[in-house]
Amino acid sequence: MRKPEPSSAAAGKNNKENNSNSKLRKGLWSPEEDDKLMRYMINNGQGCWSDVARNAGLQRCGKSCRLRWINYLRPDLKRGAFLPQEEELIIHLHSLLGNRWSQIAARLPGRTDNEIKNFWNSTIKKRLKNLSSSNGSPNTSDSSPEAKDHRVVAASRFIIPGQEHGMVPIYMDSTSSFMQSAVLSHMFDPFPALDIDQGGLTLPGAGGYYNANPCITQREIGVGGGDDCYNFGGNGGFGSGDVDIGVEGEIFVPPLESVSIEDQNIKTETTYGDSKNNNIYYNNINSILTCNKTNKNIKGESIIGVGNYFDDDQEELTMGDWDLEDLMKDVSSSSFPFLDYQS
DNA sequence: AAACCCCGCAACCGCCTCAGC
DNA sequence: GGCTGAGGCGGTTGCGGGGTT
Repeated sequence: MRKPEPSSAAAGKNNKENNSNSKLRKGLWSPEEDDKLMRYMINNGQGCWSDVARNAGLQRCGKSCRLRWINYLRPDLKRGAFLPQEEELIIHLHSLLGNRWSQIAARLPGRTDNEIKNFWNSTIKKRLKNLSSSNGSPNTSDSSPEAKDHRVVAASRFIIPGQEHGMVPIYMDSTSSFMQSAVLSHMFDPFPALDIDQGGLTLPGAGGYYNANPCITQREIGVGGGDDCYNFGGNGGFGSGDVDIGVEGEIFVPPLESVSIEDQNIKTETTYGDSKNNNIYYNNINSILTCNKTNKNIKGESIIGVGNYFDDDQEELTMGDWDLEDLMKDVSSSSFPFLDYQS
């Protein structure tokens, strides 16, 4: 937050818009300004933002008005804390898209890129940082908050092939591939319902129908209507395939590991984990990754964050090579079928 | 109660892209 | 093709409030 500057705001060095008008306000928006902008937008709709600023009687630059509208005043904005399902989706999308906050926000109705970016940089980043610090002790205590989240613990135990005998140092950086690797392991969680501190535990079975969070009771949180549920689609126009996370937090998610390693006929030389369970866990992850590899639409960093090593053709791909639309198409159909990214 | 610390988040900054001229 | 203005985006800043000492 910035201190409001009633007048003669110090314009940014290269901000021509600001330089052109020394009386432009900066800093926090007053309720009166919010009201002016809101009224103008409701009556006139969005046009040229500098015109909006001028015609609404706001001594703000157009960019500032745009930001205020998009991040705060927009009527369809969803306020409040992120739901676990939203968090899952953010992590998933970030693992695919990186710091493309606007792209991520576009797939989370009612959330802004700024909000998601802040959420990532504060909450999720911190969580991953914690897991990295707890990484030093192989026998992670299950009493710690992080340990209660088995997915985080799993990520913290992730072993880089060839370094199976030592823990991997995690350097926290929002753009680091290892962070993405960590969340990838989260995202490909083959046992999504095994949250120890969540009441619900319904293993997905073939359908992947799990009780994610039985505590969701916010009636007012729906985007698309007045249902007693959290509505990702519905009237909100987010997509044709509505997904309702009802009062019992139910969400339909097909199992990611629907294709077996054998089916894919993929050789893996990677050794994951240091226990029987971990081997199962990481083999599942590996199978998912390699399965994705077979779909050429999915091109991404290796889960281990040291490149893209696949046994068949040793392709090395980078984020920039992704065909985003194809990618999201694939994501919507495979991982989150309730999301229609075509819209 | 006061001082200090930490963290969330609103808002700004700087850069990029694109359209119009 | 170059210039300019507007919109959009990701990164960064720093205020304010809550928690801790």
